[in-house]
Amino acid sequence: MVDPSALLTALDRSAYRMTEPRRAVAQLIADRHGHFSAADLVGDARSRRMGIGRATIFRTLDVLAELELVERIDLPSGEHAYVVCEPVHHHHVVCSACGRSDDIDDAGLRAVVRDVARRTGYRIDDHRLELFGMCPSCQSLEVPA
Amino acid sequence: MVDPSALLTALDRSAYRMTEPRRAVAQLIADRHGHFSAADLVGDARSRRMGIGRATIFRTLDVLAELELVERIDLPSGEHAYVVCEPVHHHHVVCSACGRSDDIDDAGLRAVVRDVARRTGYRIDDHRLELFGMCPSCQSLEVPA
DNA sequence: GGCTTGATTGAGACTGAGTATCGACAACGC
DNA sequence: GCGTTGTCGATACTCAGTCTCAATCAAGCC
Repeated sequence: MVDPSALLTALDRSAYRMTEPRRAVAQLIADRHGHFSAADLVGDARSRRMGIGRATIFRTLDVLAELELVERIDLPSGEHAYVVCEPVHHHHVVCSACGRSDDIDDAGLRAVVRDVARRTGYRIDDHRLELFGMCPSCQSLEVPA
Repeated sequence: MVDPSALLTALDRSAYRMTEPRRAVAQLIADRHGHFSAADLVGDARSRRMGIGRATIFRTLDVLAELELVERIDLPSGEHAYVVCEPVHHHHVVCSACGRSDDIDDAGLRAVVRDVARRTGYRIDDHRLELFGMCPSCQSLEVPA
């Protein structure tokens, strides 16, 4: 449940064209809670009878990922999913119960990366950190043991 | 290029049966350098005319992953791959050039995870860290700019 | 407002990874 | 050796994601 206008203005500013299907996909994403897969959006579009092609949804996700407005993550199950996020380098904590995801910054990790580089001799160009757990609201809903 | 006997003894000690196809898959994995995909092994098995079914390779990889003898990783491209590793919790640095992968321990990361938990209120149950870069030997082969 | 041009679209064929099913077979404990 | 039961290969299947192509449309230009 995000404001779709952030996606739309960013799209407008980019070299990509602002089209009806893209607006629609932005809306679908904005209406979603937490992470979602391309298949989720395809299902949403179909159930709302929006007449958007499957290929268009994949293409639009590529565009949004290119613009760093959404990021592709890998769930522990191995499935691919997307989360809406700010266009700066960061990582995600994902709630395994409700799918909500929050951004976290790179701060502490930078030291870890430097340390690994020193110890292994690798030159580290890229990294990916994903944290999975339970968000505060899902914790409070948990049945006490 | 690993010694396959580590895989075999671990398999032998487990509740799983030691079968000819599993021995063969262990050998294929041992003959590999760096990370590999299920499709790589299928290709290897075919080119050596080993008569091992595709499904068997997937199943054997599942078994080995279950025993934590191999780990499934996600390459930056989004493809799935496997690396041989020690059966304790740890992470990987993967060389983008040659595919070699080294294990790194959890040490510095634990503090990062704790810190994120404190700041976000999430209870962190699981995490995944993957580092990509260039290993020392590939660096030394690089054409000087 | 119309025109032009090239990006974008939906439909549907296609590819390739991974899974499910099933009858045959083989590992292992007795 | 024998029976149980896990595992096998073949094959059909599902599902994510890509490719192709003719039709359409956004956006800049006049």
